[in-house]
Amino acid sequence: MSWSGQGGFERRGYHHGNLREALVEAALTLIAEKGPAGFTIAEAARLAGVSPAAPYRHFRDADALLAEVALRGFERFAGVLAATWNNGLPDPMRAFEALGRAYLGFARGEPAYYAAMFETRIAFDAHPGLLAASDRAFAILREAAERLTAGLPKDRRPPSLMMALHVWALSHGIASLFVRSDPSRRKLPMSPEDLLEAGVLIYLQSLGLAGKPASRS
Amino acid sequence: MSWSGQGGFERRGYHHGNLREALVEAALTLIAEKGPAGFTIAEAARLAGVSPAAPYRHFRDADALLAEVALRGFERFAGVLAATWNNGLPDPMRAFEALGRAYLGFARGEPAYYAAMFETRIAFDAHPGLLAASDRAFAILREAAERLTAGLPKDRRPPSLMMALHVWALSHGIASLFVRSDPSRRKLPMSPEDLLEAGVLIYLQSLGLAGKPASRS
DNA sequence: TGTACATCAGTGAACGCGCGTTCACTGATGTAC
DNA sequence: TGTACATCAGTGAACGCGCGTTCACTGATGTAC
Repeated sequence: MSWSGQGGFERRGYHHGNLREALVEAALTLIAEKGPAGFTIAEAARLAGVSPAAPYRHFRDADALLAEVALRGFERFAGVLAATWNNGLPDPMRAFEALGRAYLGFARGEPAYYAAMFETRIAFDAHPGLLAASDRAFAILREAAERLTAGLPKDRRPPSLMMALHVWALSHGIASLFVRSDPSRRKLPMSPEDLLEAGVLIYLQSLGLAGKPASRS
Repeated sequence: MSWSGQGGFERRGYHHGNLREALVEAALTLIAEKGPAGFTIAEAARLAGVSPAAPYRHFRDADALLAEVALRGFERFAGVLAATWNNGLPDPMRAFEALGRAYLGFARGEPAYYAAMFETRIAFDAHPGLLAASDRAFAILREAAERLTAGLPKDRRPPSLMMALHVWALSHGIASLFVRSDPSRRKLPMSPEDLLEAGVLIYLQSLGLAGKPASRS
């Protein structure tokens, strides 16, 4: 949990003064507890210490609040990925692998954001900022793929868009199946992080971008 | 849509005669419409043409009905995968690629089952059959991986469990991001099927199991 | 510095709704003899 | 073949609940002059 917090506030007067923020944080708490579906405006209001009508001054309905959470999630996500990629330092290969770990780390550490971003039926076209924000996150993956392949001769250079999509899908698949799902579902013989790293290494090696993957047994 | 249907029935007498089945199908309809969260026992009863108390003769609560749907989904899924794999015929490589297409085909063609299986917070340990059924589906992937690698010399043979996990995660990731999600989210430059096939080819080539992946541009 | 006023954020009571769940019941079906 | 009875699946009315949403309102804040 790293979102900064309202925790220290007391309601003071008639006006909350920070209700929009408080509602977003209440939503995060509720989503973390019961998933994006089992979250209601009424309960968020209660959590923020405010009457059930108050949220309507800030959000048209529950979907709008959810979309705001998802939007911030994508921005945060993009921030984490960008910081991790760190412009390809110390070297693109290491930085690329770190991206995978950062992806899973986000899914694990910010489950509420992750759920609002990916486990929701928010219509992206009804909340225009969302698409752009998710593009910004994806663009980092894409940029990393581009840089990774820059050294290859042109005729052996795979499309960076395709690479980025593969890595994104594999990361999301592992996050969804093994990080986000309840632990009774499936036991893994290795950590999700190791599983992802091994998969990415095998994939990159095929493209001529990595040494032999460690032979795991 | 392929589940066979109740469609022709009329309620006849006091007893429905087939309520359990009718409720499962009602659940599928509702899940397809509004997702696994926006589905209620009351509405399923209404759809089945029965009083709201009737379902309780067959299911303890909504979760139990959802679990039944997921269970049947996994069985159906395992059936589809097994038929597609077809014991590795005509040859393991082709059959393996067909598995990927079958995976995405299921996610696309049976969205309600897929959602009940993977987009739900059913506790697997509360419904014991579920874990076994999902294991049966996964076992086919694993068996396929095992057979694919059987020809490799022992010291270059990758663990089939890891392979199966990678392919499963990639398939699920693509299904979840590009098949199941609403189309406004992201435009793909190729079909999900092609994306998956390319990814799997690249991956397998790295393990010495496939020829050069077609160089896509 | 003071006053009048506009704006705005939050109130609280109220509404209609659909849900989950229970209960005593009733109609149909099957079976023992 | 007929009858009595047990079992079972579905009824329908009722309950309490929490939700989303509305409304006229009120208290606080900011600003023009």
